[in-house]
Amino acid sequence: MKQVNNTKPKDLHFAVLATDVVVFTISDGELKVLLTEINLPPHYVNTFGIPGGLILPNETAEDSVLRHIQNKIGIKVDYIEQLYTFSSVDRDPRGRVVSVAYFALVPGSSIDKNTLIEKISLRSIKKIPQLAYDHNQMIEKGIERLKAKLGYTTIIRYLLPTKFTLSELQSAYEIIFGKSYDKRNFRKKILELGILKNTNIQKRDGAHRPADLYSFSADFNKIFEIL
Amino acid sequence: MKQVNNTKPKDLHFAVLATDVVVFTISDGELKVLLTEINLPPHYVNTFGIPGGLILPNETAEDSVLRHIQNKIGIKVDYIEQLYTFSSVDRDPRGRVVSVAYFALVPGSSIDKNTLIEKISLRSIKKIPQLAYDHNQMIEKGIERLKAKLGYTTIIRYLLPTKFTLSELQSAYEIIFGKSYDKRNFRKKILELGILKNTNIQKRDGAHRPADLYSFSADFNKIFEIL
DNA sequence: ACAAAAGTGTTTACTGTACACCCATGC
DNA sequence: GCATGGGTGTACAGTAAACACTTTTGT
Repeated sequence: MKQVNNTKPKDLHFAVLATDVVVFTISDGELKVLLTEINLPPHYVNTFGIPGGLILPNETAEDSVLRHIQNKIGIKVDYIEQLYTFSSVDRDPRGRVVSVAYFALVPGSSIDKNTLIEKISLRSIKKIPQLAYDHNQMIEKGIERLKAKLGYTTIIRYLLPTKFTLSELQSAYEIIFGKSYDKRNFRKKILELGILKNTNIQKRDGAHRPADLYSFSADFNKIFEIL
Repeated sequence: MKQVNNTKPKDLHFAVLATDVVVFTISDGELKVLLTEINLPPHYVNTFGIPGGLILPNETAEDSVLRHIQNKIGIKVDYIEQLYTFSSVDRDPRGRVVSVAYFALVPGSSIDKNTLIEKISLRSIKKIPQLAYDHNQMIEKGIERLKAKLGYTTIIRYLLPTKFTLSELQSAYEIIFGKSYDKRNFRKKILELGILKNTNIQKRDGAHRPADLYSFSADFNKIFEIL
């Protein structure tokens, strides 16, 4: 197992560990990913990538990713889960780095365009450029996982504000799955699941009838068929 | 990102990397996991754990896990996928070891009780003892993932011989999900999916009508609702 | 002939889907 | 008063679930 056998222990400490995070949010009617600028000549100049950083000796991978999110993005993530560990020998041109990738969800409203740190931007998943390292793969994995989990959990809640209208909820599903649902059927189904409660507060935002605001009724992420 | 900043590079090579694998198989009407004996005084004496070992400098995590399966178990696995990376600071009493856990599926028939290496045994998932390290957690994660994936893929094929009867297939689902299905409904549904083909070979194994042998009709793991 | 597992259809209940109009508001 | 998005019900189709007997074999 983890016996050091005949190999010298120092030879086994060949890798640096890192974490990277695919942060998803919905804004302007699109599913977006948070990118940072990467400038590491000679390997990467004027390139983009997802945020990340090293794991320190006294940290778990999760500690590390939360620290980097806090330090580099400065936002609070509501949901994070481990995605996949990338260990290709040459994935980092500077040396062996094994990276544990995470995926995180934040409501669109929590990333204010005006207060975003300059080097951080949101990019529609339909227009992701060639990124540094294997970050395109990480985003791919993240999208896959997000779509799969939306089908049997209620994690979409973390892409929405605490109070939201049924149209906003429907729109979130439509944006991510890229198709539209019938309004009446959608409402019937989602309400029958019993996971929403009507806050009895109304949202007025235009020349039309106000919408009821709902919230998810339990903290846990209920697991069953959604759509 | 992966900049080494002010920290001395050697401080960042604090961890040893390892892989561990949860190997599932079905035998004697039960879902079982492959365990090995672990004897590493003073930390673990006469303990069990799942197979695993170190990642070497020129290997990816997947290379490593395949090598350990080959060397320590000596069987060919038909299906393997990455499960989760465990990075608790104190998960190994001897020092910092970060382990990438995998889960693998093998047909019951491929693990012959008589040729099993002495230190390897199959244990029903209902009777897993306290294991070394965080191996109980790994098995938990594996069971969770296995059940989830059976619902929308055809990976159950890797727990069965290439040719199998519909009763064997049904029984495999029943063992894993711990419930029974109606024979007529099961057959109707599974045949309508169009993923099986009748080999027109019959299996005779007792004082009863012979059963048709089926095989999966495509190599890929079709994704949709199964049961 | 009998025990043991294989194989086969129909009816009923439920769930998903298609579809169109009135409501409350701001301007 | 009109444009805008919010809110509501019903009929039909398709899928899931319940249910029992005949077939083929080995001994």
